[in-house]
Amino acid sequence: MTRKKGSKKKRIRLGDLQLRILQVLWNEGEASVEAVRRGLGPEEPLAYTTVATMLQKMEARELVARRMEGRRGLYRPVVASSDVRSSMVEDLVDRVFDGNLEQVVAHLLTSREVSGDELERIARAVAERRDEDAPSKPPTRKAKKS
Amino acid sequence: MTRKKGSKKKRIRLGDLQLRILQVLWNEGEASVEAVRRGLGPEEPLAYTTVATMLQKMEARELVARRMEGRRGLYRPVVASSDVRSSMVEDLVDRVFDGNLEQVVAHLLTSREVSGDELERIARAVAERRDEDAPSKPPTRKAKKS
DNA sequence: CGCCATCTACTACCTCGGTAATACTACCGG
DNA sequence: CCGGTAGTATTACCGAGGTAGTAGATGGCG
Repeated sequence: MTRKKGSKKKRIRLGDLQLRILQVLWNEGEASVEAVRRGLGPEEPLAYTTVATMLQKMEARELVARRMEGRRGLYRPVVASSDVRSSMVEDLVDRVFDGNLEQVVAHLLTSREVSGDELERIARAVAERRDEDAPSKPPTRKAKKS
Repeated sequence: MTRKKGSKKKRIRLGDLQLRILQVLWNEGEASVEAVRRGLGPEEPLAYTTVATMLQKMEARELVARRMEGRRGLYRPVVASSDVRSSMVEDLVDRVFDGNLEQVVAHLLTSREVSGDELERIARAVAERRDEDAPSKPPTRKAKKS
């Protein structure tokens, strides 16, 4: 049912458990309820049914898909980790920083422990990105995505 | 004072409305329910009581404080915007990126429209931060915190 | 063959954010 | 003095995330 999924980029907002479940699924590729449950870690394991219920809800929301193998269901992620990440990052940037990218980065850098190493890599990433953009694009204000 | 990070700040997770209310309060300093309501913007204004209720809930959670002036209550933010921002950023970084700073930045840079201008400023911010830390710290690989 | 282990389905319930109606109260202008 | 207005308090309700119990189906094995 439903529409042609594809470029419909709607914001995904996930709770803790849903996120952790997706992480397991992104790692394993496909997993049974039990496997997901174990993948969630040994600390205070959730009830089997809790995981099962959550997976059902997530299937309904089309975050994961299920394939039956015999009487056992195997779940598979439908959303890509990068999409979820983008979604949640954008959400935060908009909600908390009113879309201001640099403020976010500034915050990241000042409010958290950052090793020199990390700083290096971050600097490099920024530089790379800049080199990518700079030659072809004059520094015009806020161009729509090309 | 920058390093004064030791305080036991618990993660603050706020919904949309709560965040918007706090933003108004951070701007105005102290505001009545009506003022907050207006500060929320003219688009589809919320019912007075909605804002009042939310403020009450937020007072209960000690996100804001109330001072009575006559029979009118004036609300004031108790949490600092920087704390909320840190909180929510850290939350995201941990939840979604497993604490990996550079991945966040990388994501920020690739998944969003970033003007060359912004890129510049970001680069500068990173550089500054690096200069701040560098003198005292050898560029040895620093295992990621935690 | 019959019973237990395993799975899925269904249902319930709690908390929180959000939204608001209703009810009560105090003040102010005529 | 009295009613409207502005303010607070109380209560309700919805949806989503999360947690789990119970019921029902089924497959394996002694």
